[in-house]
Amino acid sequence: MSEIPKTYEPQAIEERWYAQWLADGCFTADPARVSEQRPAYSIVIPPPNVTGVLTLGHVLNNTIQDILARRARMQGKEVLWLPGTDHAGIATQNVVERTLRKAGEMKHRDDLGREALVAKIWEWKEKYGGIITQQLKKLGASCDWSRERFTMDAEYSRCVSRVFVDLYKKGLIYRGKRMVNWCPASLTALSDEEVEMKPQNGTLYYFKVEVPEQPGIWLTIATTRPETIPGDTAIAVNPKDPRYAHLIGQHAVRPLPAEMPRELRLIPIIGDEHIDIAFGTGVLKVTPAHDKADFEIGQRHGLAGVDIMNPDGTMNALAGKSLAGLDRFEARKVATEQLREMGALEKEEPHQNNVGYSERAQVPIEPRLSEQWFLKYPSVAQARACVAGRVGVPPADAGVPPESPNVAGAFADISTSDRPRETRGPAGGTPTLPEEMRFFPERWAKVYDHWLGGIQDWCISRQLWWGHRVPVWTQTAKRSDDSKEDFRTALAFFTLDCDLKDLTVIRTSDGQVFSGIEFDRIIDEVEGEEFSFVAVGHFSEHEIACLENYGFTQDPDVLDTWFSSWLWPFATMGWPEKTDRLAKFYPTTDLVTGPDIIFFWVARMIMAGFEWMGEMPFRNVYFTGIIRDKQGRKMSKSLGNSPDPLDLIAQYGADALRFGVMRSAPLGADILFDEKNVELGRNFCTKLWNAARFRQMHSGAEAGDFPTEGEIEPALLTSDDKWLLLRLNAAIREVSAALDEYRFSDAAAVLYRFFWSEFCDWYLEASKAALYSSDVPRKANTLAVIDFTLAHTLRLMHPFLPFITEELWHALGFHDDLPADQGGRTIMFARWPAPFDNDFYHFYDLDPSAEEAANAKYECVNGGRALRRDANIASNKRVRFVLQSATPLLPHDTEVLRILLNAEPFEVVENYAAPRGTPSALTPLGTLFLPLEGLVDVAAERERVAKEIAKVEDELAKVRAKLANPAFAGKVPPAVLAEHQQREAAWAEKLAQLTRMREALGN
RNA sequence: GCGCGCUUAGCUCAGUGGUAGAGCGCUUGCUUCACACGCAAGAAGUCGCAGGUUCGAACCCUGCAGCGCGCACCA
Repeated sequence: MSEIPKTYEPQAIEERWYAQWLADGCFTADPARVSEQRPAYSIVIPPPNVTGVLTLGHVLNNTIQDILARRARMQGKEVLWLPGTDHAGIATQNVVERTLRKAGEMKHRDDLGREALVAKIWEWKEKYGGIITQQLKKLGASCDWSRERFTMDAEYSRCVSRVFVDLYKKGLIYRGKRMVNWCPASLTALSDEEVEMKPQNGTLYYFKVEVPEQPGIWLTIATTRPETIPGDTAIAVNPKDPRYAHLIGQHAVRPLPAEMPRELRLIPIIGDEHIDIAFGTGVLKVTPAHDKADFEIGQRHGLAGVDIMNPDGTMNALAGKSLAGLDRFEARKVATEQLREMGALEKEEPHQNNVGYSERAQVPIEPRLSEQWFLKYPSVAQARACVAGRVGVPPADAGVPPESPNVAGAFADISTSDRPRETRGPAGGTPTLPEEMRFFPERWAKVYDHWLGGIQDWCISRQLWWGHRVPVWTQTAKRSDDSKEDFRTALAFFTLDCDLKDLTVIRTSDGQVFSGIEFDRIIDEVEGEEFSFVAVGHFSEHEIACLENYGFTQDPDVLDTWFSSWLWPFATMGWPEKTDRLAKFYPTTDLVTGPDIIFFWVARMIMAGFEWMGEMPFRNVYFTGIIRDKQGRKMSKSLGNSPDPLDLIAQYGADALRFGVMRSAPLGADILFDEKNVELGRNFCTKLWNAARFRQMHSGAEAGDFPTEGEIEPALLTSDDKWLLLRLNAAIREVSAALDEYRFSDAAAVLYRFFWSEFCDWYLEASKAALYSSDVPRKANTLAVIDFTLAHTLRLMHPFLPFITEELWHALGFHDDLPADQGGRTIMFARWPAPFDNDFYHFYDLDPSAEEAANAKYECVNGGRALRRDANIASNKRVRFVLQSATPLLPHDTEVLRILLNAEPFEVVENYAAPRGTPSALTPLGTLFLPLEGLVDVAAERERVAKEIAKVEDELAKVRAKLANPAFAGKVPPAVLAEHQQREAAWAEKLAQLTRMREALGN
């Protein structure tokens, strides 16, 4: 036992222990150690962006993971908590580009070029990319850093390519020219999930167009985007609309561009049932190149699309002289003005609509016709079926992916095959339902299921440079009889030279897929056609050189970041090799993440898990809440309401931050962050520290040199000791149950209540009766009980407060005599406390009557303290108390009462003739008097008693009213009836006593 | 429009049918030999509103209102 310093200084302690844990390899997971006796526990970190710095969201998320991991270790499990970072395509490229521009190293990325910029980003990553992992270490995260991964590691990148090839072979990845969400700021396509709908206060512009076939007839059209008029290729009305049906097949004169000859501005009036008769004027302008719905109308009616915008959101020449070069919003004003000038603008009215914003760049996205790579999601049916608690029935066609509604045949270069997919299951062929995955809170299962039920193909290509480049090389050749032989020869050499591996796929323009060995067949089968060769695979440098030699060029796009993140649970464990790690740690046990990435990441990981591992990736998914400030606003840099967790750690300690955040993080609710909670955590740590110091004060040679964790002698146990042990047992049960159900705030609350209120406020105070006595065996036994409790409590607290518990574990000498791997070296591997068994109960005679006896004593204390307060006696003043009790008290109990009441003396008598007006309280031990020599205020005492009588009468009336109801006695369960009768008797007895007290006080 | 969640003390929240709770804040007293980051005692609530079920409702059911979130979306 080493001496505990007077003040708790977290910083030095935290640094020292973290270094020690690392040096001892405490965080390292070894699959070889996994056995039936030592089950595996695994968790993969949601990889933070490599550019990221620690936020309170990370604190919440990673503290939870650390609690789960640390508890699992204490339960004797082999724990893998796998850390890493995400390359985060757009975010990282943006950050580095901005840095380079600030430093004057480039103005535009083209100044550097692709290779140089990517090299710069790698440099940047090597230099600054580790910040967040260092910060996680400050928090105490017990990740296995030897397994740290990055989503662009060579090994990981091979997984991404492999998966791409596999999906390509399966016909699930295709290239197509389709309407996509285009970000004019980042100059890339985005997935539907990266678009955020925001309500906008805009304007609805009404303008009129002439119908040449009906002289004098004008149609009025309502639009929010007059700047797109030059791109209109039709006017649409509902064929059921009597106002306009007769005009279908005729024409309208598009007003813009104004300088264009009138005959070139004639566009057809078409009929389409999707037109809402009630909206606006019931007439719709159709802009197939700049609106998703209009694009579909265009598809149905064979309309051309006119792209009038540049990728950056400015108008191009096709928009006309007056708009060309203008930004789209500037162009809107100009177009409106033009309409007004030509007298075509009828009115403008305020209009609220929803506009899609690029989630990252925070600018409105532009629907844009563009050629991109798309993925039809794999293993959707399994992913839907495996989550417990979802609502609704699995689709009847389980095993077959839903028909994608969006593949526009005319635009898809490569048609997709809809062959049935194999349903994976355990070997043996018996179809069994997959084990279920559980979501906490369960309601997210419904959100998840709903999304999976309506998903559309995933646009996976991005026009960026930082990321996994699409592993596709293409060569287009115009076939002719002359070149046939040449080409055959060339390909034969190519095949030979390149030694194509199984990762390679050759796909012809008609959608057929061939592997390398079938190469020759392609030529014969596509005779007479224009065709393209596509080589898909993860190629070696030699192979790439070879491909380039033969005129193949690699697709310039990179893949959506999530296209690599969705492989995280297995790509980090050595897949596709059948590694020991995968065998032992997959599926992972728990995933802890925010609900904001349920679609981006969680759902996709589940699909990927089924597709490539044949199994779900997690058994449980815990969704945290979102951290907000105390006004309920989201944390944001611009609001400045986002405290730096590292500042908080420096000020209060990591344990304090962890405990504070956990104490206020109820399952399923958002967290309103208040620094007061961290203070609460800090105060709790201080309390723990001082309680340990209190114990240690009695251990030195002067104090009698009591050894650590002495034997508890059952015969010497007092009611206080037994009460404490029973409360400890309750705490063990409650904390364990709460953690089993991911109720972290409940677990923290139980620890707080038990340690502070029950152990410190009651037990330690009462223990002074024994500790300050000269009865050595009694004192030793009390210290043994304290040690027993502290040793259990520190272990219960360790997942929440890893540093201070480790420090005190050693300072109090609890590691002595324990095997090195069970707490001897570190509390990290000390056994998680189990509730007491029957033998323990019997040996220490822990029947409930012991608890009742202690409670009676504590109620007596409460009564006495209230008397002191009412009599205005300062709490440091010792006063005489007299307890009138029919049965004598044990000397120990008398002493405890004396100490807790700060009484001197504390007398117990059978009959006490109290002077009239002496304040008294009814307690389970008898009537407690506070004799106030000469200071008695009879009137005050009378008032006090009267107040209490009123309260008791009220309670008595309530319970009597219930019992008086004839229906009550007739229908209520006997136990409830008995309980009410007992209650009535108790209140009646109390009332009788109080009434006697009042009579004694006179009037 | 569809779906989900929330509404309990000044604030943040527990409380699954039987005597309304915690932390913070507030009031009062106390530097009493572990701890003032502390100890002790208090004040403070028509449990969102209206119906219903029940002997009994903060709790179950229905409706309404307010707040928040997700999905979809008509120019």
